[in-house]
Amino acid sequence: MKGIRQLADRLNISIGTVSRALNGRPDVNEETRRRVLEAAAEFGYVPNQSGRSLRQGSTNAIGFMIESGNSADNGDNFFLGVVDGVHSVLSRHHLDLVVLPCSTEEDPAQYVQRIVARRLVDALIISATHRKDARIEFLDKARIPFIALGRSGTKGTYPWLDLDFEGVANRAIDRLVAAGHRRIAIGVPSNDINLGFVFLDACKAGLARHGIALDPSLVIRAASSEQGGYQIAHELLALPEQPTAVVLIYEQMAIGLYRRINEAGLRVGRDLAVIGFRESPLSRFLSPTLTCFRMSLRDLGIALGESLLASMPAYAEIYPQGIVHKIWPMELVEGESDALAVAGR
Amino acid sequence: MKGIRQLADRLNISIGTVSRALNGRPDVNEETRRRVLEAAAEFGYVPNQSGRSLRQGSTNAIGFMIESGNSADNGDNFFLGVVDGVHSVLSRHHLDLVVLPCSTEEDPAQYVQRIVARRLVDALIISATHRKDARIEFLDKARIPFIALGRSGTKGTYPWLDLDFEGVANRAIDRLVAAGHRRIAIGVPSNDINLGFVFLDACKAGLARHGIALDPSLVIRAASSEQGGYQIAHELLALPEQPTAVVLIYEQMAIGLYRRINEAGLRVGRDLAVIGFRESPLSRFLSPTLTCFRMSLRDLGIALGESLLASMPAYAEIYPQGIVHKIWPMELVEGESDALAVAGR
DNA sequence: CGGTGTTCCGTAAACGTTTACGACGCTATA
DNA sequence: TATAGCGTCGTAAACGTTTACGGAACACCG
Repeated sequence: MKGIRQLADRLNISIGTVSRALNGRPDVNEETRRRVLEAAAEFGYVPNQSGRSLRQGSTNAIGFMIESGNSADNGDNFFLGVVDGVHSVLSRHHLDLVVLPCSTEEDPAQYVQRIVARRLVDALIISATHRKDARIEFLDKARIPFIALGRSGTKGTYPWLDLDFEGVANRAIDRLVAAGHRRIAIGVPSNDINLGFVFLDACKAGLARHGIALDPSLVIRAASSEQGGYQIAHELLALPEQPTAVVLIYEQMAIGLYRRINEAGLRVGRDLAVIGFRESPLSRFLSPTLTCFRMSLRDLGIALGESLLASMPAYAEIYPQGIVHKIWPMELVEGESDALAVAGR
Repeated sequence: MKGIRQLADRLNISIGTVSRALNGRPDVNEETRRRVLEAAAEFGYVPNQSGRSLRQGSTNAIGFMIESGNSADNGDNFFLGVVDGVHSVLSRHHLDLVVLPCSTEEDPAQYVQRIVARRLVDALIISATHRKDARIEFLDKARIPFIALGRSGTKGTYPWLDLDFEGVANRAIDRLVAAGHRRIAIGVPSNDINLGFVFLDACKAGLARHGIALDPSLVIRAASSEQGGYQIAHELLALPEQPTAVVLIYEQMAIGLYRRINEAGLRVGRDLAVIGFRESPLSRFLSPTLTCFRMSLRDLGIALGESLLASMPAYAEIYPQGIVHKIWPMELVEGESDALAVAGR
């Protein structure tokens, strides 16, 4: 209907010139360019993306693959916050952001392959990286620019951004040890999301610095949900020698854990110290309020977007950092759930 | 690299036959089709979406436009839940879902125009409809299939899905009136999102059924955030004749409202009855727990996706409902924030 | 055996862009 | 004046599909 052809006819010039004018090519008279831009605005012409993509082999779109399905129901707004930041970076460069939800039923690696083969996007952001992540192997081999939100055990030269699990683990452990705790349990996810292993290792290292060896029976694997937290508390209570403190990787776990502790007639912060990982809107409404760690999701998204662009040859001169491996810092939010009163025991 | 050309050469047949075989056309020998499908799978061939879109003028993608930026920071997981449901419907029909975040700085109508002109998607889901929504006018006129999540004052024959504001308002008002309340305040958004007006009208009608006229000074407009809730409480406390109950359109408002009420030395549920709108993970952790209304975000998303497809000619035989206007029911969740004890006053 | 229909496949023209290439007119220089 | 260079523009070929059209091969029927 409204193609470059019609616009060119209307101006009595060739489509080549129109295209050059619109794309800011130097070999076009400035007066002509002005006329073209004016007519395009008035005519409401916007280049058809399919034609454009077909010709130049790139789509001007970046994909952000998120796992939908499991996280939505427990109030996890993590992705939406990050998406916002990424979007703000990309829009500066006239890039579209398309969020690609991958349902839990579908194999993430196959999904990525399909997306790439169809040339839906020029580059990808993947999240929820696994210990061994087939998506990374594929993208690395196919030479598709991408960045991982979350480290992975899969080796390669790809860029990634990850949360400061080491920093969080160290501060959490230091805090608990300083309060006199020795038997500290760790609640990690039961699937093979990589962050669980990273965090567990970091906690181990944190304990080791204080000369404490982590008792394997104190590592509880559970679903990253309220139910998972309930289960963690349940298993801990059943232990012959109970811990005095627990560190949880997902804040949603805290809800169920609190509930189970209450059911046992005990109280978090008095009978069991709890430290959560990421702050959520809930943290300060739990009773007692949850000690956890804070970050700006939007800023994380911005860093993520910029780091991805930095790894793309086409943006090398704007973001000259190249391949980036970045650890995102988090800030302690003191709550009452690990009150020092516990130390006395 | 891996085009239909290469696949055809490899099989020693023409690209036309390959295309027909892959697209399930009847005029191809079944044995040939089998060979093609097999070779495509082995070769890893997937049709290039740009070429395909260009040729047939449609992209096999549905856009879901969400407003990012403001809602992300207060734990609103509304969109992610809905996206999940929509995605599950679309993937059944081999349609891609692309989430298009529109930053608050950008004009939503212009954003929609750009997306449509570039032919990025075949159809659109728009949300956060305004009283007078330029996007709807544009899409209706341009004859782009779309569905609105939320009614709008803008007339037209477009399909929409909306929450049951009338049902919620009636039940909330009935409950409060039954408990003896007469001065009932309403907290609505200060922008021109249409749901604010719909909800306010519904509350007015609900009150009218009990012979109560809504005092205009009891309608407080504020931001849909914790700060907005704080402001609502602040303004209510400053009123010469204070209300005994308040109904809030956004659950995030409850947080700030609780805070301001506490600061005044009063207590929600005793000195002021509060009913929220949509249940959030927070609702049951507020103290007192918030009375509000529940729904399944995923099911809402499924209905949304199916209703959109029903309005698209290409899917008329699968979803024969046609243009749908649907009200999504919500279920009361009793909390303590509107405890009947308030009635005594 | 001619005619008609069916089944299957190849050919080539689109779809809307971008861009390499060459052409044209003009100016400056030798 | 001839020539080179520069600025500007038109021409046409791609990009990877889908699909209308026609043709070949074959079967069937009168």
